[in-house]
Amino acid sequence: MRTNIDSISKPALRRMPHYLNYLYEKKNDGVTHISSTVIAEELDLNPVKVRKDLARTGVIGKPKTGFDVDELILNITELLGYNNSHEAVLVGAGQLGRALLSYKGFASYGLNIVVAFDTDESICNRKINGKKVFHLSKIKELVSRLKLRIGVITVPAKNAQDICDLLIESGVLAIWNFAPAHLKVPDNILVQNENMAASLAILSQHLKEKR
Amino acid sequence: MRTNIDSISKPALRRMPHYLNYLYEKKNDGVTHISSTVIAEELDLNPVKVRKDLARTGVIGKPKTGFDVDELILNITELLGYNNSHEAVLVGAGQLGRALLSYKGFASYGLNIVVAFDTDESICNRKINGKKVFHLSKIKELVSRLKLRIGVITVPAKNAQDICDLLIESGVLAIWNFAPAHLKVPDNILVQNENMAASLAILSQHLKEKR
DNA sequence: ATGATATCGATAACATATTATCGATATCAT
DNA sequence: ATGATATCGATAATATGTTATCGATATCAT
Repeated sequence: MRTNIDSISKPALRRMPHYLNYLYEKKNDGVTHISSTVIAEELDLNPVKVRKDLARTGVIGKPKTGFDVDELILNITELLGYNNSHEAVLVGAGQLGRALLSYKGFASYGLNIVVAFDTDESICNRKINGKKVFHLSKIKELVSRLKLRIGVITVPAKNAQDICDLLIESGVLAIWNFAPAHLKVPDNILVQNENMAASLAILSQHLKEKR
Repeated sequence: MRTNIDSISKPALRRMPHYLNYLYEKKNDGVTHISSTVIAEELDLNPVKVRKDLARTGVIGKPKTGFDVDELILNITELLGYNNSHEAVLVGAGQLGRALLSYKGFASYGLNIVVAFDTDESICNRKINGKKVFHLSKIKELVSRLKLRIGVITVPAKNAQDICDLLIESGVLAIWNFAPAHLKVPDNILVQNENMAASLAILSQHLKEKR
């Protein structure tokens, strides 16, 4: 793992959207300045951790007053790349795929799924939430022409690797994988697994401990 | 954090479903024994880490032969609680909620969403994938009667906290939260956030580094 | 003005998770 | 049988992430 001077740890990065949500709420309530102590308390985090995370955004806080809310929002948004929107392709327009296609919320996260693919003819050539579903055979041509860099996989596990390979061939650099399968990819490609089974494992463990 | 003798670290726990998937694949290919080295290589993990994780399942491997695949599958399944199925309630039968209701895969993870709630009258009293959708007003009565312990939240962020409180009042002990909101809960309740924004943050960061 | 206090940012201590090392053992080939 | 090798399990070293401590500073009340 390359240790970049500018790199931020994954845990910290994952916390950023939390902060952002929270800050938007606060801004909505008319709050203009907020201290790490308060944030920590309300988000169940350690205040020092919050300060470290916020320091990473480049915003500097003032003793006794805290951090400027607007400034934090601005910088975190920038840090997370929510400004420069990424266009993405989705493969697998089943239940989950359609749900993701229909979700309007991604826009504010800088993600814009612009096109989808499926092998099922009965789904193809329709529009879902304004996004057209094409037959899988067209994927390479379209994705490379549109220069899409993010691929979302919502196909059954057994097809996931093939789709993954196809996406990479088409020029995709980062893959958001919802299939319960391990994907083999070259070093320069990132796979982010949306790991529902893993989350369930933790839930289940908790219940086991309660009993 | 209580350090139980029997406790397993969260990262390790999250890897377990991965192993399980992988082992099922291998079993399907007719493999009966497998070494930590091979697993590590194919799943891009460190072999020592794999050994540690597998040790945690209670299975003991044999030098030169590796671990018994069936035994691993059995023990991991047990560890993850996939045998004793948990019944769950879902609140918010929008796009995402319906997708989760329709997903057959949860059964094999020991999760069974048995009932759903929504405030939208036009959705209520219908069945989705055999699961009935009731009006939210019925939630307390039904959930406590059915003794459901897991709640799945798929409502808009602004309603999430209220729903969360309702679920806890109804006896739910663990919450799987898909809403982009921070939920305040008592100490004994677990919230597992399915954090799409966080995943996107990591994707986006990767693309930024590529540029 | 002055002192009390909330808060910051930096550094140090600690905890947890990952990776490296190494002796022991089961299998295989000779 | 014997030696070579793959693999295990245990322990040690390292890396990463979190939490505690502390001096410095801006604001507020007197």
